[in-house]
Amino acid sequence: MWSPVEKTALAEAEIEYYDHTSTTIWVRFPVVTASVPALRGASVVIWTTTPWTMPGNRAVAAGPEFDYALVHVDAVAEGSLARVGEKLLIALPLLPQVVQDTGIATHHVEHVFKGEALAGTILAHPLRGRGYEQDTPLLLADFVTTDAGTGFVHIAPGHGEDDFHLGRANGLEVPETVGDDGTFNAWVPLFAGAHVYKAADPVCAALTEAGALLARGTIRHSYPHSWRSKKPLIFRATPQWFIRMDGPEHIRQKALAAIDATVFVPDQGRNRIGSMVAARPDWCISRQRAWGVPITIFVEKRTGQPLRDPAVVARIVAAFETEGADAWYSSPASRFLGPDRNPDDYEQVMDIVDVWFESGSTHAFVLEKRGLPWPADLYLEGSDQHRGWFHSSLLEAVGTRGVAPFKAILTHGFVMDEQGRKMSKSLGNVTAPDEVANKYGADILRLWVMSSDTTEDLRIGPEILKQQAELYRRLRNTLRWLLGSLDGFTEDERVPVAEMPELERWVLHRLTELDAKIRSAVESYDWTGVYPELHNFCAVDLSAFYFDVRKDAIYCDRPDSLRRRAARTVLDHLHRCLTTWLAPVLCFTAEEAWGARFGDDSSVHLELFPDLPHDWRDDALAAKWETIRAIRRRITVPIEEARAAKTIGASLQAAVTLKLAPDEAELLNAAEWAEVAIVSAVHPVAGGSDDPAAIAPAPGEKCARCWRVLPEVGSVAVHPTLCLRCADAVDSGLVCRAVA
RNA sequence: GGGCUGGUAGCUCAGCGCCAGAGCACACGCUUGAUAAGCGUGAGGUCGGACGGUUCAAAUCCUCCCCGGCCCA
Repeated sequence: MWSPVEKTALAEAEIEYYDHTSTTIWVRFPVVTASVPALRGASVVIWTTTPWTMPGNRAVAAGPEFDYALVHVDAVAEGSLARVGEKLLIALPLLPQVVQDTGIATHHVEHVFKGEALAGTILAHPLRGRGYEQDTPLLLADFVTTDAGTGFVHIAPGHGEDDFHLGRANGLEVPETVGDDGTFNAWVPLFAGAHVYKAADPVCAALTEAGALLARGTIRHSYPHSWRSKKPLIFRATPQWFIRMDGPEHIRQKALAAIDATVFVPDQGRNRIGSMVAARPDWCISRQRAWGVPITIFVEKRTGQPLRDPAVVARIVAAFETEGADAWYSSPASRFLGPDRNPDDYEQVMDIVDVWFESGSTHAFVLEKRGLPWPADLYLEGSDQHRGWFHSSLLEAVGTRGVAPFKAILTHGFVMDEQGRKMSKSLGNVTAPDEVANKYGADILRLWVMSSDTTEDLRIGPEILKQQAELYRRLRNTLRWLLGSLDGFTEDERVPVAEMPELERWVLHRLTELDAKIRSAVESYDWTGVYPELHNFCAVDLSAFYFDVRKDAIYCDRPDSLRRRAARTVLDHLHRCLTTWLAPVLCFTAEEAWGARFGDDSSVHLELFPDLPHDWRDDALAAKWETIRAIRRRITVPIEEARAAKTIGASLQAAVTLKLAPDEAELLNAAEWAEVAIVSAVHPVAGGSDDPAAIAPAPGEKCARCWRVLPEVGSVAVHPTLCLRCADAVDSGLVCRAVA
């Protein structure tokens, strides 16, 4: 679309639609050569809302499937421009409306033809004899409709996209009837110098004089306007610069091969950009704007060919490097053409380059000039850039270097509201990032991203953010408990893996599984589900199981006990892994948790992900502990029933009779089952693998220190409220005691 | 209108031919030595719609429709 006011082409985004009143005309195109004899002496009737496009007419189009009526006019209303006795061709479905609009009082249909039967008919331009002598072929086109008009579309190849393509397909010329300012060019017969906005009257006058005008009216319809001047636009074909896709350079073919060689995250991107490249037309890289990067071409006036002279190019480059691209406008052409060429022989192109062309050139100066490897490892953007940056970068790199400028492309979706709808002020569903950061903190915002499937559209809103805040709390509390339980931990306390209890080795195994997931995500760029899994690990494996089980050892064992030291060694590994793994997302939280142990002079953001020893991995152990946790549920469920029956309260008040199938009997001993189930006693007995455990109140007294209910409590005389383990711990002198 | 793409519990997501899953939220209970915390148990879905097709078997494959998204027209 072209704005005669600003004298520039406009992009789709710069067009606004308003109601506009246009002059409509019905025009006769006399048949010169008929495809069927009955058409002799008849006229084809077209209807258009743009009378000013008549000088640019070069064809008339009909729909191949429609029925067209050859109408004999028998009588006309007063003032009608129709003539009694004339024969007109009009689409049958539209005939009643056309008859009414043109004031034909009575008529009869002599013949009905299929549109395809009309092909080959040659018409005369309505202004033949007045400078419009060319033939007007009647062509068939799928875009013709019978929604309005006459069923015949007047084709001006310079003033409509369908018109242009139909014209090209049929070898029609594309006359440039209208100039930049919206006036007819000097060569245009009858109308030279007239402005297209004021052309309706002269065009109608000329048509009337020629006897071609059948009727005239007005229509109010939605019409494109410039966003800046609010003035109506016109469709105008103008010469442009293109990069051809299928020339000897084989850009399309090479681009498709480059797409095959690229990694796409997600892989659907390959499909998307692939089908675009396969179907796209030649790339129009020129724009007519007052401001922008110039297309630095001189066209030789004599031949119409672009000048290809390395010396000229070198002068242009030298000028631009020191003065910038404005040198193109501020310097005389002779500066670039050099002493051997006459500036009068050349036309300097003043078009600017499409901004997408500029975006596509980034790889050329961002990578090599900074000593970075080419091609880039990754291009990352929203999915809209399949047609934007990815696309232009691909075509330019393929054109200049034969391959894509990237090894991989990662795309993410768009951020929607909680219903998956686009955010808009009018809907009031906008969530702004800075508001999230202010209310919840930037860590939450990042956590939300990592909890979402970024390959698709993301959703955000109050409820979703609230949930993220909950997830965050669990992560933060996990770190906080680790820090408290690791207080005073030193290297002397560390226990080698081989000496650790199975439970500790199981945790280390779990770390190797998570480590593998994270390293895989780093390699593949696919982080979907990684942080939810970390959260799951913290909530289910650590908080609800490992931490809960080991609180007894951490809080109550002698500090020099192997069990407690092993647990604290594992907590140390957990702290290092979790802080570094969380650091890219929970930047502030992870840094805080790191600094709490290693001082504020250090930073988790300077750490690498820990390298975990291969021998931590133990799949057999993992399987065994999966089984143990399943059996554990045979205890927790009946405990809940005992609670409901008021038999017990806390699980440590329970003594459990656990029925184990033969293959389950060797998994753990009685003390270990009690430890894992966090009860005071477990009595394993033979049974089936579906049998729930029996729950009874544990006999004995509650140890004041560890809360286990044991018969032995009170058996050490100096510690009447303690169990044996706690009495020993206190007597060891290694634990804190209240100051007397 | 076209290309690409999605629609599974309140929420975020897994499953992608063979008994509907996880975490969170929710309910109830326990705990009070992670406490603006912790533990346990439970309820919750006709997998967008089609008394549509293929199959011994479909959330999973095919067709049509509805709703949403990005890019074009």
